Amino acid sequence: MSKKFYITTPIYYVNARPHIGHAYTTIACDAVARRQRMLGADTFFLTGTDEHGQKIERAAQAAGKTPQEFTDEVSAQFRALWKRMGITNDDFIRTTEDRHKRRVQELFRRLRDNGHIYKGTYTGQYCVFDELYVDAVGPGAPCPECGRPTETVKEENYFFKLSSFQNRLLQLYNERPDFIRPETRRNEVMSFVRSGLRDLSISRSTFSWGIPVPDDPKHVIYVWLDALANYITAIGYGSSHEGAREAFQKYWPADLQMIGKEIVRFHCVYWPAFLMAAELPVPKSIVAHGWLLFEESKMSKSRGNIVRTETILDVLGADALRYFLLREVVFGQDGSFSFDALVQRYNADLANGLGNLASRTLTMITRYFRGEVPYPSAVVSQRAGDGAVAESARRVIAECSVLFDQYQFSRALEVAWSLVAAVDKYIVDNEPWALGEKQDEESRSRLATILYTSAEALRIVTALAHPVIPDATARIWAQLGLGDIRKFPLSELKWGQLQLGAKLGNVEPVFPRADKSAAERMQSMEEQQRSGSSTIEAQPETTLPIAAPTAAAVPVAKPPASVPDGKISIDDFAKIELRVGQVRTAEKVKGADKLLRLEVDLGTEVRQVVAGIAESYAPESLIGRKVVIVANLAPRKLRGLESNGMIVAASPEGGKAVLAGFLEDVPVGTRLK
RNA sequence: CGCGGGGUGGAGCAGUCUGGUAGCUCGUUGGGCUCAUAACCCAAAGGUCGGUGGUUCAAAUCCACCCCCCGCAACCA
Repeated sequence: MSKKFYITTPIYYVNARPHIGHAYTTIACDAVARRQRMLGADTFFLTGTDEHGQKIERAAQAAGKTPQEFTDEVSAQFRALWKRMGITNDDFIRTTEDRHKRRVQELFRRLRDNGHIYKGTYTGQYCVFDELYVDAVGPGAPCPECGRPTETVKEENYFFKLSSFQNRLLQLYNERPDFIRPETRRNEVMSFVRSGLRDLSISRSTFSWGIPVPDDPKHVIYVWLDALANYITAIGYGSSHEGAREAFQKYWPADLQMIGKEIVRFHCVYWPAFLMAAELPVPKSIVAHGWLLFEESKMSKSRGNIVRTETILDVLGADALRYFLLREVVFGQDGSFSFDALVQRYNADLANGLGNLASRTLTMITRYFRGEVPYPSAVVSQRAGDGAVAESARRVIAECSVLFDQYQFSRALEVAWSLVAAVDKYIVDNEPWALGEKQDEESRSRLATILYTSAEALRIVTALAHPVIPDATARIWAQLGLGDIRKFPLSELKWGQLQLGAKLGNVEPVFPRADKSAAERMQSMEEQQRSGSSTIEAQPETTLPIAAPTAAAVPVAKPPASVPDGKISIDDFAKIELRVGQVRTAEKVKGADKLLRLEVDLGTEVRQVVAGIAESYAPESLIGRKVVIVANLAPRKLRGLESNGMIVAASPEGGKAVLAGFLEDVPVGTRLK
């Protein structure tokens, strides 16, 4: 009777096209799922897309599509990418599917019937981007999580009695230290919960793109309740079908729910509380990984440094990306991605390491033994080195398994690859090519032993690496004459199982070496993508100025007939009132490092403007200077002072701001157009 | 006392939870080998593990204090 293993990725929010961060989580889960299958567990691997909420509604609108069209499109991109990357998910759930909607409503009813939901009124600030109510900020204040402006809302809402779960949650964290990993995340969560939990608003009535609350269709269910529920609805919770209910009984609770560190609170506080309220078991383990940084800085759309995975797949293939992410990044911590590092890792470990070992070993077997796995011969021709390889292989199997089961992928791979290095050394030490020339009995038998030992070690690395680099290992496996690697029971892996006399398959390189231009090629492919078109990019968050070195320069929009991707029409531009102003007074804002308070003469009036240029300009140097002002910007309080406009400056990444100005003299108040 | 992440040979990083010869990749220098994908092997140079103090037989690792760097936020309209 086999063990079951249920593993989930987060479901990805479809406001963005898939990028390498999504791929990272999914790849890690896929590696775990593949390993579990090889170990014989009845494995169920779930991923999917999260498609409701105001943000999606607005993004769809901006793209000129219905929410359904919009989400269909993006969800399909995720699905296609996973397919291309060889992700072996058993199901792909969309929160817009009927099965999910019905079952979420069932969950809502259950929470209500169990007395955990009440109706109340909420007035306050809401961040659309984070789908989060924001406490302790006034109207118009930015969201403390993401810095975007919040909106004031007053709603009659359904509330979930989260506050009543504080003690049970703390008890859970205490009794099961492995519930949240790594430990730093657990500590964060515990201190958050200890500081007190407020009831959670779990419905919205200000928009309609969501799952209606049962018996009160004016409200839709809060996206996080909707989204988190996918982990149980996908496997049949709340279904009336017999089979679905059985699947749910069998697979729930999940064995591993992998998430990014930014959604720890939702998964480690709200989610278990919802489950407790529904009288369902909580997952066995929630593991949070870190973020992928791109060459030091956090990937974000506004920086324009998102890396798509397609580029990497095109140039180096899925195995290269999978291996790189799991080997290079210490799981749980932030890691950095760069094309240079990717190519280097690929060449060092995959092409020169495993690939070359397979090539040299199999080539010699082909040449000296007509492509049949040789019989290691009797004790007479044994040397100490042979046993040492076998011994380190045994150690590697044991250590690698332990590390992998602790999700320490990078160390597990490091250990596995130590065997590659050991065999390379073994081969050089034993010079099989020298024996290949000789025909005497002893040389033949010695040669057979060396090549058998090498091939057997190769087989072991290949089996261990298969969950991470499935394609290449399947090919090496076939080249070793072993058939289908997916049928190999990994739990029984041990030294000495290589089939003697087996006929090798066609021997060919599995990881062709990447030349130096590969990194540059990928880089420029990405840059083309960025400047090129995309149907998804026309969203509220990306209509913010793209942070390029030319930042606040006047956008020079060609008057477009249609308005594609990221461009604005002349009418849009006309909405921005740029005027020449002259600085009358300038002084540092007390208590602020970066702010100057300026009084600027616009010809018709003198405005107070607060500008973040104190690090670039001394106040006295600005007096009398002519500057460009965005004159019709909504007022905003900065450090207690009202700012009525924005000074236009070029703001190089990491450098100091440089004010826009004119070489010729221009009258104060002149409009720029 | 704002939150978080860091400081380990030239570069990039692991190791820190659980103390025990400081490890990996790249780079540099010299050598070897020719089975293999310009690959592989050996050797060498290169480290005050940010600092100080403490605990300990023993500290990169545990404790205390301090310094520095990077995000984010406060303060980029």
